[in-house]
Amino acid sequence: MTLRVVRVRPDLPAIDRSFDYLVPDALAHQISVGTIVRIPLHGRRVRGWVVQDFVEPETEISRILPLLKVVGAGPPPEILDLGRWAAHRWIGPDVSFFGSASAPNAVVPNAVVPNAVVPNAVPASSIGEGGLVSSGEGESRLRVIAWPPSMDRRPLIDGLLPATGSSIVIVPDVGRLNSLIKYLTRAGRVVHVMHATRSAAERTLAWSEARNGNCVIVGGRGAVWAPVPDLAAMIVLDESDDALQEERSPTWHARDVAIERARRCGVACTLVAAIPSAVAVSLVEDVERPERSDESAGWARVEVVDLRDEAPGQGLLTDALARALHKCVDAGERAILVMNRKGRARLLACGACNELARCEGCGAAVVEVQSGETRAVSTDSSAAEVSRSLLCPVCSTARAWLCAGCGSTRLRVLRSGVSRIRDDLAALLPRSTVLDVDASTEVDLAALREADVLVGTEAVLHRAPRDRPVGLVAFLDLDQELLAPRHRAAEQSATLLARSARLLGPRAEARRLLLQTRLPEHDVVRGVSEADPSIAWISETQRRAALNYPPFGALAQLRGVEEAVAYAANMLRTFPGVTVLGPVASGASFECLVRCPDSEALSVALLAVNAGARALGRMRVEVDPARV
DNA sequence: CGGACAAGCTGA
DNA sequence: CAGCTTGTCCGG
Repeated sequence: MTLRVVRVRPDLPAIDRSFDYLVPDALAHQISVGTIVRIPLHGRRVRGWVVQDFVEPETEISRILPLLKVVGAGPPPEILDLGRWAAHRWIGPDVSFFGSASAPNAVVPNAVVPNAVVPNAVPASSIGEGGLVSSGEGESRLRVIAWPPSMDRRPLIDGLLPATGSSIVIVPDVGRLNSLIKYLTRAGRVVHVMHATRSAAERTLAWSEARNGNCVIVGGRGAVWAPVPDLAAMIVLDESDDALQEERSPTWHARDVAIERARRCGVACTLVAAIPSAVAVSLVEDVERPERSDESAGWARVEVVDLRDEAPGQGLLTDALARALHKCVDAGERAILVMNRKGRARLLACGACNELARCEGCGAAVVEVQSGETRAVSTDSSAAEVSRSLLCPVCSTARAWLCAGCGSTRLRVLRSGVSRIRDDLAALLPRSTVLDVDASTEVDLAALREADVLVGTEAVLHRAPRDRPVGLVAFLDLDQELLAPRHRAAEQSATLLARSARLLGPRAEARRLLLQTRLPEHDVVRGVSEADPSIAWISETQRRAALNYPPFGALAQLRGVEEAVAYAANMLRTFPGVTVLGPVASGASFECLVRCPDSEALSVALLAVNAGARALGRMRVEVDPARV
């Protein structure tokens, strides 16, 4: 009898190799490609995934160690392949994707019937091929639907789900999850929720239920990896939402994985968004949308306040805003004010000597300014201090982040941008409760519910409780969003406006989305105020095409120690079609921007230089970076 | 990643 | 030259 040998990929991201192990007879019936096992490696016991079965070992059989145990069931072979595809696309270790595709806790493997086992004929190295890999593939259908924010999308989703087989519905917005689940369950669907907000036990249960097929998987971006054996449809809701992209490297995007998985299975994939992204729009001939009358009814009424017409020195609390606030509060509805000036201090004092930070020239209180770069990677205070300085708003004199009295660098924030507005609002609306909210403050649900007016960064759009109707959403300075120094700024603004419109509900006379801007002719502003999202996506797609930005070209950002980034930059420049900006210093580390007309060529180039650069020091690769 | 082992530095 | 740090290699 020949010994059974499996190839195992250890769960060690720094090792990009697999190793062979003997399968003890006692474990044989539990093992197949994807199974999670424990292996001895270099004197350690580590977790790993079986990536190939019935292997012809490369080393002499006497040196091969046996598996220690079976940990549990893992992703099916086709999902391992999808993970490898993603690892190639976003330049990350395949094991990080295998991890995303596995249950958080152990799941008992299905017993493998011995004569049903077929040695896997498909080589594990079918990655990187541009051609279609999967077998028996039909014509895969990709649809993009522009669905107005306040139009009930549950019937749409239900209609997209086939009667047989399993479907996966990706929902970035957790708040909307429950009503969708209820709706689908009532419609007779078997629904399993795979969402990061659920407990490990619940996620494990959903994962193992998914293996049985014949169900609807609803979840966040992780749900694209659900191990359903009978995928029949893939649906991505709010496809333009940044929450679908992983923030940490590898920066994979659930929309793109969903498209690839559906393509491989030859099933329909539908992308739904209020304002579809340029990526989505570029993938189809036509963006589908509801009848014009339904479309306009699904968008909130918009009032644009042109800040250029406002008296100078008025600040952001304009007359139009004050009127809208009074109207909203008088109607007993909640108002939400969005202002992205988080943490920007308007008034500072020295933490050592308590002296107010004032301009040495004119005596006015100086304000905090942040130098234009992206936020520092590290959150330690030294890195944060480097990017801060002081500016006099009256005479524009700049000064280092120091107390003029004693020279201390410990400056205390007395009043941030948001809290100042909160104070002004409290004066304007003496009988209302005004609360300021940002992503870092802990939520006190009782306080949120009591508040008539919520002020905060965009996080306030997620935090608003649903106990009361929202009568007003106001962007105090929309230009902060529209003109943010990021290539996706317009699209991200559009997503925020769509989310705001959704909070306001269907078009009603009294409810308003109020936009304060100096760019009333901006296509995002026009698209939203005319309830015609195509204005926004057409201009955004044209702009991307003109600048060769994604999806008309591929982008990656490298960040890390100077040696590694400089080496990678120099090597990448030798690849045809690849251009590199930088490297430049950014806080404590260095970064550069890599561009290439073709995403596949970019991946190949990055993979080629990755190992060499990492040998020289820390370096992070972000493919399709959301910022910059 | 992390253990093993080799080469480099220091101090009595 | 022991004892310790720092660096490089490699895993079945």
